[in-house]
Amino acid sequence: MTNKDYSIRQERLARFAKAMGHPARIAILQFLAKQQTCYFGDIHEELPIAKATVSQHLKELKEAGLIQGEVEAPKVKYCINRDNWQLAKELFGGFFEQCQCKNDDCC
Amino acid sequence: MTNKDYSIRQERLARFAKAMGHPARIAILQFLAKQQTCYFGDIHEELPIAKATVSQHLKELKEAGLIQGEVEAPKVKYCINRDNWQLAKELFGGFFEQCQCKNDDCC
DNA sequence: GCGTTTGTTCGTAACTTTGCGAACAGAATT
DNA sequence: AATTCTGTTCGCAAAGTTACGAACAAACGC
Repeated sequence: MTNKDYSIRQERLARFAKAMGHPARIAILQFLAKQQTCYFGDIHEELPIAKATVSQHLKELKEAGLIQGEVEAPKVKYCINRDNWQLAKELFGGFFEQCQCKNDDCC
Repeated sequence: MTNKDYSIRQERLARFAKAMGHPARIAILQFLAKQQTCYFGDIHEELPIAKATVSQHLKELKEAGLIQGEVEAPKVKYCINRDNWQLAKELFGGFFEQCQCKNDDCC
C-alpha cells in the first residue's frame, strides 16, 4: 500500500456517481432532463417522499453540480446544469469505454 | 405527492451509481477494466487504504454486480462482470442521452 | 395587514458508510 | 507440524445519509 491518492477525474466521476446513487435523485434528474416543468412543486408531485426530503435531494444534486436552482418568486425553478451534465456524460462515457474485456482471458 | 414508486431501471441505475460513488471503487474498476492483474494484492497495492477496507469495497462492487471474484488459492482473483458492465454502460448512456436541453429555454 | 402558497431549514431518529487494526481461516511452503 | 502468505470477517468509532414533521421565511392575493 503506497501513499498514492486518487486522480481529479476519479474524484469527479465518483462525486457525480454518488449524487446519482439514489432512485429519487435519478427520478429528479430524468424529470428535469425531459424538460417538463422545473418547479419544485412539480418535482415533489412526481415523488413518493416528503417535501423536506425532496429539498434535501435537490440540495445534494446542486452541490454535486448536476442541477441549478433559481428563485422565481414565490416558486423555485430547478434545471439541469448543462455544462456539468456534459462533463458527466463524457466522464461516464470514457469510463465505460475503457474496459478491455475481450473473451475469457480473465476470469 | 402520490404513492408512486421508482421504476426498475431507475433503481438499477441508482444501484450502479451508488457503487461507483467512491473514488476507491472507481479506481478499482478502472484498474480491473484495464485488465492488469486482477489479484486482490495488486488492487490493494494501487490504493491508499488498508486491506480490510479494500476487501469491503470489493464486496460492495460485487454485490452491485459490477465485478466478480474467484478463488485461485491462495489468492483471490477479481474481474469486471462483463454482462452487468454492458448493462450499466447502456443505462448510463441512455440516461445522459435523454437531456433535451437546447438553448436557454429553461433557466 | 392577514392568511395562503411555496419551499427551506431545524431537530431528531434510524440506519449506512468508511476506515482501521486485530483476529481469524485456508492453502502453500518449509 | 509450524510458519508464512493471502484475504475475509469482526468489532468498533466517527461521520454521513435518508426520512419525517414542525417551524420558519418570503412573497403573493385578498
